[in-house]
Amino acid sequence: MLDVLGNLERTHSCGELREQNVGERVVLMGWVAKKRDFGVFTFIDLRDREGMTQVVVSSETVAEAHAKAKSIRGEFVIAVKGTVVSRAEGTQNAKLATGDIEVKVEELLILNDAAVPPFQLEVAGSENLAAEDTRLKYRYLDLRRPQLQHNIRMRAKAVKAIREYFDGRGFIEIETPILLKSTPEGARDFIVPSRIHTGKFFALPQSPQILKQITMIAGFDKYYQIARCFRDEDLRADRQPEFTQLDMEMSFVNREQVYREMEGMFNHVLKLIDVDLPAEWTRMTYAEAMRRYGSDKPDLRFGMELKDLSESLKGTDFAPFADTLEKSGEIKCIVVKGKADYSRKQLDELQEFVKRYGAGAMAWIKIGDELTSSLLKVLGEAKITELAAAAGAAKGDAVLIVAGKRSVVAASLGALRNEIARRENLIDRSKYECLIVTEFPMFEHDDETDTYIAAHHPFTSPMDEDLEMFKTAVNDPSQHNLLGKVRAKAYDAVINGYECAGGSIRIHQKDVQALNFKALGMSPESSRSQFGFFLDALEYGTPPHGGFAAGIERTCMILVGTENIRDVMAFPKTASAQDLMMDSPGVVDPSQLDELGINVVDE
RNA sequence: GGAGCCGUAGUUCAGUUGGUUAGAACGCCAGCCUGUCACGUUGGAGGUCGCGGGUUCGAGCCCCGUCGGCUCCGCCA
Repeated sequence: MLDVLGNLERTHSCGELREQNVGERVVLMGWVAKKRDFGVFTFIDLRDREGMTQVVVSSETVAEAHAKAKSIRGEFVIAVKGTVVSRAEGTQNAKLATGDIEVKVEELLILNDAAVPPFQLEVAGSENLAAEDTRLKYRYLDLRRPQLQHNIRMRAKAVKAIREYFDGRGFIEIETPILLKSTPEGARDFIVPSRIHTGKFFALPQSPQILKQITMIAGFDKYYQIARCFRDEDLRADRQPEFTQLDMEMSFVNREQVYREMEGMFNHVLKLIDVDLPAEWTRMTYAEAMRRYGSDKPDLRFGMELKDLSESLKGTDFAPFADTLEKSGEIKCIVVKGKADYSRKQLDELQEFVKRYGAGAMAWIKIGDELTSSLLKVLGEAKITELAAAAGAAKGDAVLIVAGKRSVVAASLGALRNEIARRENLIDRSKYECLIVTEFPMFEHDDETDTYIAAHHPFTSPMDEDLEMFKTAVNDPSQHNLLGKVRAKAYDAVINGYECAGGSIRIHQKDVQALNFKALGMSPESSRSQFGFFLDALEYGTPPHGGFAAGIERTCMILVGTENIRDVMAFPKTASAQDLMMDSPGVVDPSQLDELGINVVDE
């Protein structure tokens, strides 16, 4: 028989009692984390969100409570009334914040029993943790673990800090609709059928992009929102179909003014974990980031920059390299310090790794006691020595070389750089390295359709310096591929190799916007049918404006030091976009479909 | 859409060349135990080896398919 709570009130949490509370009569409530039964007395570790306290029930002093304690098990919900007592010398527990005291129980109430948990919440190491699918099915149990409690609370603090920051800077929080209209660009939309307008659909926002620009046109000057976003694309370790963004926009500003807000916001948030970021972050152009790191979001916590070997290999008759150079590709490398002892097997693994990014092969040079290289036979020892010198490698180092299309070389060596840093433990986990990557390209070439698509989104402003080139590229068909050279006023904030925020200065003049739609191959008619309301809005006095959006989850991942986005979301989905606890998505009642005029066709 | 790794007791794992009764630890159940905090101790219960098919005298192990989890590529303006 369970006890009733009645009028009993907690006096303290399970994490706060200390030596100075000794002698106080207290009431604690929580979950039984562990029970240790010694026959005549029983220890219980009582847990709540604030921590753990040991309570003792003795059969000699409180026979009734002790009898009840016999029947409890892990995750039972209990209340104890008792006195805080100091623990005898030698019986304190240094691992517990409350370990100098314990509560001597006078009365014990079993507020609820609990089934035996499907997995153990308290395990020695993370490697003994139950498989993630089991924990996702019983998410409410997994969330009881102190680590996840901490993560979710850190997320709440981060969101609060963000609101503090923007509120303090005069920004106005404005909510935008979740039900809006599908637009064809970008990610796949999640769509929602309309009952009232049978056959028509709303779309969930991929981001509030257009609406936040309209808040600028509407004269709010500084807008922000903690906005839920939805993208029906495949998941990754750092990507979920629904996620949360800090979305902000401001009027009458240049790029530097937006950078200041990005810096200011992240600097404020990182204080939560006592990290002081520089007031002004490093700026690096996209071109430089790609050249030096092979990535538009380089992790600057370690070096190992990419080195170009193309110059040294000019005129080589080794066919793969000669072909690459002829097709204006690149031959680049990274130097791995002290890894001349890489085994053949390890090098093969690394080659397999870069092949995932489209590299045809990975050549290597090892400067051990002897100079060895996969290229020794084809290039000769003199050339290999020259290459090693050009790469800046010293005795004891390994040089890993990839040749091919520029984009492939960057992707594969950029990824290899991160992979080696991870494998060789080159990353100082106490470091936080941030930068702003600037001047992203305006367009990306789509090889499949041989067209240019917006690299950021179709409302991004080109760089003033590139405006003439942009006009030429759009208006002169023979100059069309100049589009690939046009730079945008687009930027990303990068912390520790994670893209934490991105944004741009927007186009505020309708003729430039029209030019951009034309560049993207959209006729005036199709742009009007998709964005007509927005083009109308641009007609009525749009201020220059720009902003950014920051990933809340990615920011929280940095705050709690995890590489798994599910660790910072209360109710995440699996890699196949299912919720194992609710078992969603699920089928709906046929009557619901009838009402919406929807037929489900079997595959 | 593609690739890799994984799937054995409630949980984490082991399981030899394919061999007869599938093990360990934790958890669970029943005892014992006056200072534990990974308590100790005695005993016990607990298995559709993800699922389906195949090869074989015989399959946890080999083969094919399939489902699920994780990670990556494509995708994510």
